Amino acid sequence: MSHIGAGATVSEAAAKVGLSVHTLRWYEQEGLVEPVGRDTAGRRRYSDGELDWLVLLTKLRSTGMPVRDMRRYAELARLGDGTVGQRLRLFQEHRERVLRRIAELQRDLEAIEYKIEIYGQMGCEYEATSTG
Amino acid sequence: MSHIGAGATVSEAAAKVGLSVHTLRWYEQEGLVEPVGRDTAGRRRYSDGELDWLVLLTKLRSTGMPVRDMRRYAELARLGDGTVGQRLRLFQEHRERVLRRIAELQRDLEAIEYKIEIYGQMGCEYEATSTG
DNA sequence: GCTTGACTTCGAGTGCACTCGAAGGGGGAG
DNA sequence: CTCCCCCTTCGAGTGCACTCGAAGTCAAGC
Repeated sequence: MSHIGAGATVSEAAAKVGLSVHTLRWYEQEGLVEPVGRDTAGRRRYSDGELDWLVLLTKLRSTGMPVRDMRRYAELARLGDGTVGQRLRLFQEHRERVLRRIAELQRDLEAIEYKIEIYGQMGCEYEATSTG
Repeated sequence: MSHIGAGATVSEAAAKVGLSVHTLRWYEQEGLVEPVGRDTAGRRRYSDGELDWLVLLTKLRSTGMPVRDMRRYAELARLGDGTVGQRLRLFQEHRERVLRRIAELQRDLEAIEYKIEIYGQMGCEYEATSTG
C-alpha cells in the first residue's frame, strides 16, 4: 500500500462505512456523493471528509430517509452556505419523522411485551404441570 | 345495515385496522389470518377477536416483522397451546430486534440533532448578519 | 508479464409487501 | 328493479434500494 495518507480506496471505504463497492459507485451516480477524487490511475480515493459524508448518509438511510431526500440534501450541500436554512428544515422534519417512528415502535413494543408476559405465564403453567 | 352484532364487513374491518380490503384478503390468502367467518351470502364477517388479531398483525408489521415470520406465528397460533413456548421465543427475538432498532434510531438521531445544532448556529449568524 | 483490483456503461434481477385491475358472478337493501 | 357491496381467480404492476453480472480496459505491484 503506497497510498498512505492519500485516502481510502473504494474497497476500504466500503469496509469502513458498511456499504458495498457497487453501492458506493451507485451513490455517486445517483448524486448522493460528489464525484470522488481520483489518483493518477483514475481510481477513487476517499478523503476523510468524504468518508464522514458517507457515514452521515448511512445514518440518514438507517433512520429511514428516502434516497430522493438524501439527493436533495446533497444538492443543497453542494450549493453552499446559502442553503443552510433549507438543510436545517430538512433535518428538522426528518428528526420529527424519526421521533414519531421511535414513538410508534415503543407503542407497538408494548403489545409485544404484553404478549410475552401472557405467553410467559402460559408457559410457566405448562412447565408447572409437566414438571409436576 | 342489518348486521348489527354480526361482525364487521371487509370494508369496515379495513377501516378499523388500517389495511386495505385488498390487503385483508391478501393476508388471509397468505395464511396470516385464519379463514374469516362468513354470513349467509358468503361475505366475510370479522369478529372482534379477528379484528384484534389483525391489529396485532399490524403492530408486528409496523415493528418490522417480515410477513414470513408473521405467517410462522399464525401457524403456531393455529396449532394451539402446545406452541406457546415457540411463540414466546418468536416474540422475545422480535422484541430484541425492535429494541436494537430503537437504539439504532436513537444513536443515529444524535447525528441528526448535532447537524441541526450546527445549522441552527450557522443560520443565526446569517440572520444576525442580514438583519444587522 | 501476470495477477489483482480498479475502472466504465449498461441493463437486468432481487426481495419485499403490497396494490391494482380485469372478468364475471351473487345477494340484499331501498 | 337496481344499485352497491361483496365474492372469486389470476396475473401483472409498483416502489424502493439496491445488487449483480457482463464485457472490456487499464495500471500498479510482485
